[in-house]
Amino acid sequence: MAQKRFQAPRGTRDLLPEDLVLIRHLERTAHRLAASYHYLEIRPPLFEETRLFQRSLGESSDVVEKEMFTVPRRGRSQDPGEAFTFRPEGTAGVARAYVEGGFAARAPLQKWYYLGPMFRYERPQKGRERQFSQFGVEVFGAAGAAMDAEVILLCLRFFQALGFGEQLEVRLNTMGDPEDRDRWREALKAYFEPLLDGRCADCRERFQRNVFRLLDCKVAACQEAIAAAPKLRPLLGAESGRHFEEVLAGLQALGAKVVEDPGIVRGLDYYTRTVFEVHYPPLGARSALCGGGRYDGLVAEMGGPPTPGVGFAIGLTPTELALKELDLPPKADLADLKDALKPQIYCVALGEEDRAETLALTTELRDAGLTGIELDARGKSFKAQLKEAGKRGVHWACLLGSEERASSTVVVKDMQEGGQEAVPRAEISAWFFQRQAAASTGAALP
RNA sequence: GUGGGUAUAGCUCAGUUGGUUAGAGCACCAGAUUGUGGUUCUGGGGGUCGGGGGUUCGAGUCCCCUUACCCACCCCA
Repeated sequence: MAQKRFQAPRGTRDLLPEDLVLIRHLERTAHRLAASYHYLEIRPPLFEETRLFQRSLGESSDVVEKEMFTVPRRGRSQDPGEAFTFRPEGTAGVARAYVEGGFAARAPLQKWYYLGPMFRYERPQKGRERQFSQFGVEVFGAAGAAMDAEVILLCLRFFQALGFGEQLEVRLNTMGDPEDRDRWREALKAYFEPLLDGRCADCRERFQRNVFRLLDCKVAACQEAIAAAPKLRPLLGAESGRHFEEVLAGLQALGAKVVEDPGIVRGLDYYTRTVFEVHYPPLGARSALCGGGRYDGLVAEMGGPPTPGVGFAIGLTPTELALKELDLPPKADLADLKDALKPQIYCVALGEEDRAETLALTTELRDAGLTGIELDARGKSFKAQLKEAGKRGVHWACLLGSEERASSTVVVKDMQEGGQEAVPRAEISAWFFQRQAAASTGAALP
């Protein structure tokens, strides 16, 4: 490049019309499913006070420590907590909205979902971007295991609706209540401390930052030590132990494939009790499609009354990649969105003197409520207009010349079948309505 | 933050042991006699070979630096 050209910032990408076929299908699947479970949409701002994330995700979490997109506030101190940060995840903002809106007092049970962009300043790689979208769900005010199961099932159904098959599985674990967790953390620290010399560099680092994550190390030499590490289950309080069993039983009763996985340790501080991921093993290394769990202390942490919560977040990009890899969803599911990329009707002017009338015809069809109506925008010749229509895959071309004007008709040419017929000018909209309705085009509108 | 890979037209790529005005396919634009597309044919626009420095009579082709992107690790959606 001779001149340095502009380019999309690292870790971002342009979602072009073609890309949006699949993405919009993901989005509408999310909306439909949420409606079916009666979760209502919420749209918090894309940025929040930095301290909100520091508080909820935990100061020592990777996200807060090195992945936040933060902008200083004008005229404020340099204190980082005073700044704004583009949301790195959805739960904190939604929980803040719950507290700020006073829902705990007036309508404590709220089932919400959101769909939109998140931002993390990290090194991009396949399926990981600095701006990415998530579909997430948060339920406040329901403490019972039944709600954990409902949320997890909803997550599962989302992937099933997209065509993922039998191999979908839920990996379930519990982090216990805060007291359980504290006891476990101490036990792990005490256990690993004398063994640190034999651990990999990453594990020594994890020991300092977050012992729990040491349990998920893949290095062979660490595996044995991990296998013998203290387990949470014996330390679990009676209540949280029973809760875990109930979630497990509840999911199994609904026919979900669930495996217990002690390696599931979420990186954010706010999780309590249930933590889970949804995996699709055929995807290999990137089989994790969704992560979530219970966060009973979060609302209180934010200054609201003690209120239980549970939710999940699904990354749309990994899902998108997985769908492409698996050649899903079924083509028929995308047909309407794909069709919408092509004009349905292309109005063609025979000569220069026919352009005004062609524009009038185009406008009439558009005003009538038909979709996908186009005409030449570049002063092309008659032949070139037809060529253009053919190239763009239009269904019908409306030909308008002196003969048609004289007889008040329009020649409608079927660009796919090849035939053509003269339709009275006055009946043209109705003529198309009959056929478009039959083809049920326009269903792709948002 | 760590490690590795790549960088030639809008896209996918050729460019021989360094040597005349850097090529192809696709895409794009315009034509092939007066009112009809998708095939075919002809012509056309478009790259100073990511950027900078060096070696050389001469570098897209060798060396160094740099930037961007990609992949993996960490972590995560």
